[in-house]
Parts: sequence; C-alpha cells; structure tokens
Amino acid sequence: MKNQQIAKIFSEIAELLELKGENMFRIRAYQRAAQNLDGLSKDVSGLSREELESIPGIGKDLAAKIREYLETGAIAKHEELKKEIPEGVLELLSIPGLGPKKAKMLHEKIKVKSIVELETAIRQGKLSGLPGIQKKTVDNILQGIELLKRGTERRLLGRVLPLAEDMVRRMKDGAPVGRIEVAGSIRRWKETVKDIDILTTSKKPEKVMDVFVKLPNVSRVLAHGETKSSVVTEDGIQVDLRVVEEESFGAALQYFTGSKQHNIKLREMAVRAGLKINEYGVFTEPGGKRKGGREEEDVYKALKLPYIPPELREDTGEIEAALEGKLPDLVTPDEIKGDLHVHTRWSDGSHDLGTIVEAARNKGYQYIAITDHTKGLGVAHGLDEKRLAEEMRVIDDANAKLTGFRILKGTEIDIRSDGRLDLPDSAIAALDIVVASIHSGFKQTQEQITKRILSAIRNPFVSVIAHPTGRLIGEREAYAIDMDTVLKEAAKYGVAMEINANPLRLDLNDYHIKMALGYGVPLVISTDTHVTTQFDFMAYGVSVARRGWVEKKDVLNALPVELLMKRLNACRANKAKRVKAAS
DNA sequence: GCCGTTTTCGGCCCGACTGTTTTCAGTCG
Repeated sequence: MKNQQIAKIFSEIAELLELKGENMFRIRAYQRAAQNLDGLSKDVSGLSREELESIPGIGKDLAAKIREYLETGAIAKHEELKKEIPEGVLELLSIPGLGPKKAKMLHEKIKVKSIVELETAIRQGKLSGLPGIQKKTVDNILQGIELLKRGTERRLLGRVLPLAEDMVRRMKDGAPVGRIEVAGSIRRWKETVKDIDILTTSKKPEKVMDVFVKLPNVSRVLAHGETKSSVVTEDGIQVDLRVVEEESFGAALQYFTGSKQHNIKLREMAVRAGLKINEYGVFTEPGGKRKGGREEEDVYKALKLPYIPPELREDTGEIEAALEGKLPDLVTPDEIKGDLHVHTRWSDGSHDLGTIVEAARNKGYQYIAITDHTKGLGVAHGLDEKRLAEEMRVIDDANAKLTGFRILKGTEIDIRSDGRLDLPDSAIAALDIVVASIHSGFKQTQEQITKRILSAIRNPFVSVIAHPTGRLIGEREAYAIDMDTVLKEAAKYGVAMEINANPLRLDLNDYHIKMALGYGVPLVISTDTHVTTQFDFMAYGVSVARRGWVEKKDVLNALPVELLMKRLNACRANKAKRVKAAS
C-alpha cells in the first residue's frame, strides 16, 4: 500500500509550508489529509479520481497530487519545497519547544541547517540579540535538544500504564484531589504511547500542582501553572496534569482522552448543531449556556450520539457507526472464560501445573489450555512426542480431581522453517487444542512465511495460529506475512487467529483484527503466560480486541467450555470434510 | 487546501502556559 508513503509526503509538505510561514489552514489541510490517508483501510492505488475525492480532507488538488505520486513516484511540489528549505531545517522542528516560527528565523538569520549546527551556534553565542530570544529561550532550546537525544520515541503501553497508575496513587495519597483519572492514548489503550495525561478535580488546585511537580520521580518541570502542569520523569516520560472543576470533569476527560481527530470531528458536529464543546463542557452558541460536562456521556448526548468507548475513538468510522446506531457491543474482560495459551515448567514456563491452575482459578476462569512448546524449540525445553504424551496423562489425572474447572490438553506446536509442523499428526490428534506458531526463519520472504502459515492452517488438527506476525514492539519487526491471504484461508477452515495479550506482542493488532472480522475469522485472546503474574496481560489483549471492534461473539474463549469444545471439534470436522472433498 | 440543509466565499477546534512582551506571539496538546 502506497497510502503511508503518500501520507508521509503530505505531512512533510505541511512542515515545509510551516517553515515558509504559509497560510496555516492550508497547512492543516495537508496534515488532515495525511492523517486520513494513514488510517485509510483501502489502498489508494486502486481508486478513481472520484473515489479519491470522496476521502475526507482530499479535494481536487490533493487527489491530483496522489495520482501524480502513483504515476511518477514523486510530487513536484514536494521536491520544489525541499530544494527551497534544506532537509536539516525540518529536523529542528523535532526539538520540543522549538516550532516553525523560531526555526524559520534561525535558518534565515544565522543560517542554521541542522540540530548539530544549532548547538554549535548556541555555544558560540550566535543567538544573542536575535529578535524574541533571550537567555531563557536559549536554555529551553538546549534542554529540548537534550530531551530529544534521550529518546522521545513512543513507549510500550505495558511499561507506561503501571507508571501512570503509580502516579495517580501517589496523587491520591498526597494531594487534595477529588476524581482523578488517566486520560490520553493510555486510556484508549494504544499499544505505544508518548506521554501520560492525568486529569483531576480539586478545591485546591495550587496545592495539587505543588505536590505534583515535587513527586519523587520527577526530574524536570516543564510548566507549572494553576490548572496545568507538565513534568518529565526520571525515565524521560512527560506527564501532564490538569485540574478542572467537578462540573467540567466529564468534558475534560473526553477532551483529553482524544484522539485529536475524533475530537475535531465532534466539535465540527457541535458547531453545526449550534453548540460549542471545549474541555469545560458543552455550551450553546451563541449564549454560552451550559448543557453539561460533569460526565463524559454529556458530550455525546449533546450531539445525540450514544457513548463511544475510548478504545474506538480514532476517527476510523466510530462516529458514523454511532450516528447509525451501529456501534459494536465490545467484548469485556469479565466475558473471558479462559486462557488458551499457557506454558508450564514442562517447557519454558516457571511453574508446575498445580500453581498455574490455582492462579487461573483465582482469575475466575473456567478453563485454561496448557500449550507447552514442542521439541524444535530446544532453548525452551520443547516436548517431543513421548514427553507430550506424559504431560497429557498428568493433565488427565489433574482434571479427575478438579470440579468446576477444566484443563484443556494442548500444545504450541512449532511451524518449522520448511513449513512442516514439529510433531507428526499422530502426536497431536488426541489433544483438545493445537496452537501453531512460528519461532524461526523470521527473515524469510513473504512467500515463504505465508506458505508456512497456510500449511499450518490446513493441518487437520491445528485450531489456532498464535502471535501471527511475530513482532516484538520496538524490538523486532513483524515477519513478512501476507495477512490478507492468511485471513481468508483461516476463515475458510475455521481456524482461529490469536490476539496475543503480551504487551510486547499484541498481535494481531487492531488493524488486522478489523480485517479478520471482515472475513469472519474466529479470534482467541490469550496471554502466552510463562509466569502466573502474566495472566494479568489479559487486560491488554481484551483492549486491543476492543480497539479492533471485537464483540463477545467473535471470541472463542468467551465461550463456556462445552461450547468451546464444540467449536474446536467442528473446525476439525470441517477440515476433514475439505480434505476428503479435495482427494 | 477543503468544504457547504445558513455559505461556491469565507470560514476553518480551542484553550493553557511561557517568555518576551507592555498586550501578545509562539508552542503545545
């Protein structure tokens, strides 16, 4: 798909125009178009001129530019701008606190063309005497450069969420706060986040702010105001705190949860309905009469919309669905009845069966599937045919002593680099569930990888494909997989795709999940637990599922155990029939 | 540059904090 490439060029054009000081609405038009292209599920290369222009934010001119790129591989306007403004000047915009106006001025007055050059210029004192720049501004730029060097990349939700919750706890303990909640992309459960947004109410805002900027893990205070403060923690994460009145808490929570695009669309709707929405509430316009804002629902109600859960607020069709009364009834954590991907000490897990079962029962589950690795994974003490059979006998014994809980007999079978499974069919035929996944040959071509997964899907006993892209967020790229082909095949055979709940994996991701639902592929949400505490990863898995518009009916492990077994057996029967028909 | 059941022209989401200013521009979210 060329969408992302074109989106990138559009946003670069926007930045270049900013540096030129062009009309800001024109700049916004490019930014908006870039965002919409980035989130578009259809490939633009197949679209006609009319279809292009029907994309929100794309008009005659930008449609022509998209076609220009598709035909020539470049956009003339973009190339011209790049000639005018050296590439390094763009990089100045990435310095926090330094925007287009100052970057432009620095480039024009002292010919700075990169961050390195800017640093040198500062050390040589070349910035003194420039209009609007005094010592404080110079200090801020230097600190901004430091911040940038320490890494401003997006961080794993699984790392940041616990930090955010910890800060909320400390604020509750040490400051006179009323309602307090984490907002921003954390609340939308985005897989990676840039900063932490916390929102609270208080009768003594100044006191709250004083406590906040002095929290023990704060290393720098960026802003310290009456209602808004920003700090950077020792880990280099920015945390913003806002204090609002009780009557505004809902509106503020809605506002600071975002996404930006979602909110802009709501506000545009509000303007058309003669209303004004800001972080303090919903107001009539003109007149300014308050129509609500204490609760988040007030905002949606004012626009005659049902409540839209945070995970859906990405402006990817949720507002349109809400208008039509077609919002999904999203799956919830307490609808999950069991975990279908769990390891024990038999392979690379940390606990014996008893400990794992006890932890699962404490989570309130009705069942788990034990899915230890197979022999191909030597490092994980993978099981051969004989040990797998032994493990299954142990599980049978354990089941005989359990009431109200069932251990499903399973395995996470390795899909070898040649595409064959790691154990013969005879070894896995009697299992309740077979989860297949790739652990080697990540560098293979898309054709090879896809072929391996397809052959696993067609195996008569495989019922789930685990962590289907193999990515480790921020550490390892997904392998080259033709997801479209894989999902179609999975739908055909009734094989489920896993949403791996480990915050480092989270694949399928929200985008692929939507694709899977479109093809009618069954889903499972599993934690891939190796240590009992990892059962708690389920919250991440369910949230990604929700971001992918998943309902309870789409999730196999939201079924009670009898129905789950029925589905798994039906999948096998279906495969057997297909194999017979083919022969 | 986009967009329209007020408009094909004239709007375009909205507010807080900082620093350098004597009333506001720049930046951010």
